[in-house]
Amino acid sequence: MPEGNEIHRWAEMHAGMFAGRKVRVDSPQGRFTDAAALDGRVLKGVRAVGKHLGYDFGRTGIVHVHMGLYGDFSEGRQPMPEPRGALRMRLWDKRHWLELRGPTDCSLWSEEEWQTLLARLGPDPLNGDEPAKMIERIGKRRTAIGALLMDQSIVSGLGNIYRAELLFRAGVSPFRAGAEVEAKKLEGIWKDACALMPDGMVDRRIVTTRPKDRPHGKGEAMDEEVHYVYRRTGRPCLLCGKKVETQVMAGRNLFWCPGCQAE
DNA sequence: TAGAAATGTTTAG
DNA sequence: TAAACCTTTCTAT
Repeated sequence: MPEGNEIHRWAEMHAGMFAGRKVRVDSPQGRFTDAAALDGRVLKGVRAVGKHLGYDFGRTGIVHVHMGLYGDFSEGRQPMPEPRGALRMRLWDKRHWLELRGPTDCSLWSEEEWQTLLARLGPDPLNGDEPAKMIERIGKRRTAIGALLMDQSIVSGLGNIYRAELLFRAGVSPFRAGAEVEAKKLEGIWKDACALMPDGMVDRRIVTTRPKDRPHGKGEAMDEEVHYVYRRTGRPCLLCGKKVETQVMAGRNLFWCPGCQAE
């Protein structure tokens, strides 16, 4: 499900619910084998970098959570619902509960392991980082910019929706080599990400269209167009009317407008 | 009921 | 480059 914006949102929300509190932890599904070691301990805080979350239990360690494609949280006020489906981890206290399903990873890490993770990630637009390293790394590569934006060691937190939509908004073809994209353009893409990502969600969907570009005025279709190109294959571009195209790049479906993003 | 797809990453070949 | 892995949800038969 998530790209970096939702990861950071979860970190803030879960810290608000549980930071500084003694929490209960279990794993109804049984696959999070370190749950018992954390049960009854104090959650000190929740970290977020790129698409990674870290639930900090101090000397006991850090629960590293990576959502992969399908991972999802649900949370709420007590009473906690009965376990349903494949429930990897639950965390709760007297007031709140949260459930984690389907993550690629949910395991207890040391501080050292967390630092190793930080070392291999590129700058994160949601962590107040500077774009210099991203621009430098992209400038050295012949690889297509559409693939480079998905590489977490170049820039962290972007996923398939943001790669398509940021490139569209910048008017850059995803097929252009990294080295052929001007540094000014890259800086603009970074700034756009910093502006878009913090409050990029409506109804659990990422929204990247500017209000003036959304068709409106008639009935239900209002506000339906939340993306310019993502998953709009064969439909007319909201700006130029040409048909949106799709092709697999970096193992994922890439979407672009051949008019607005000419090579 | 089966199958495909989904905002992702790692490992193998 | 391809396959494997995690799980739910929506569509087609």
